[in-house]
Amino acid sequence: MPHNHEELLKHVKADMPKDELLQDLGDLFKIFGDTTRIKIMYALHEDEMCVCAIAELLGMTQSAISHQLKVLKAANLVETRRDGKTIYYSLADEHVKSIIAQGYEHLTE
Amino acid sequence: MPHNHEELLKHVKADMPKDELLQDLGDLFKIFGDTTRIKIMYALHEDEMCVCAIAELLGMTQSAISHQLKVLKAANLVETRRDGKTIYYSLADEHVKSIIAQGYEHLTE
DNA sequence: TGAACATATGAGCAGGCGTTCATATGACAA
DNA sequence: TTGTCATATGAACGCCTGCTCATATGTTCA
Repeated sequence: MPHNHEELLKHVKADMPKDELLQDLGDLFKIFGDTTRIKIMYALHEDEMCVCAIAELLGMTQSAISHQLKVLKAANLVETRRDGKTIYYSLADEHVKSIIAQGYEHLTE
Repeated sequence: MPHNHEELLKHVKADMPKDELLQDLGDLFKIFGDTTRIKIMYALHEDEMCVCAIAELLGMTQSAISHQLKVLKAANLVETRRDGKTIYYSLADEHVKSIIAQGYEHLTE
């Protein structure tokens, strides 16, 4: 017979968060899973920046950057401030920094 | 004229990690960006588990789980131990836990 | 060795995602 | 209001990725 893990499964299952939360976690990290967005977040690490500055920094279209910023904002990872025609983006909280920092450590050890 | 950010860009550019590292960071988080893999890592949070136990826990094919474990292992996120026919998987380091924990906090605040 | 079990692997397909292109919205200045 | 600049949005296309199915590898026991 195939082997048995009833007890273990019962135990682990009890401690698993709900599917919805796990799905949300996956969706959150999916946002970190793109080089362009990582670069944007890294760029905002120290200072707020306007859209066209980010586009110039990354050598990409304003449109592409704007689309990505929308994704980041929808996930509450960045926030905005308007000054005249210009909209400045900055990181919304410290989790962004610490998540990236943890990833960085994992890679460089 | 379009507006100017020479100084800012020079400054930010100087502090940006190399493209290769940023790419690796993206690739790493891409691995966290899938519900199945998140579930696997969460399951291994407390205890090592064999492949078929994980498959049973998640209600998925042994094949699918095995493919995902290969991805996780290639990224040094999990490690293995053999005992007879069975191979037990466990988390490879603490970064996995802290990355997930940071994501969790971001979602639940 | 041969059978049974645990896990790994390869090919193929469907859905998701990031970019581009064209265009729209919104704000300021004249 | 009209023109210009900064940003946002929608549609479409190509690529990537995760699952499935079939099969292979590897281990134990009789």
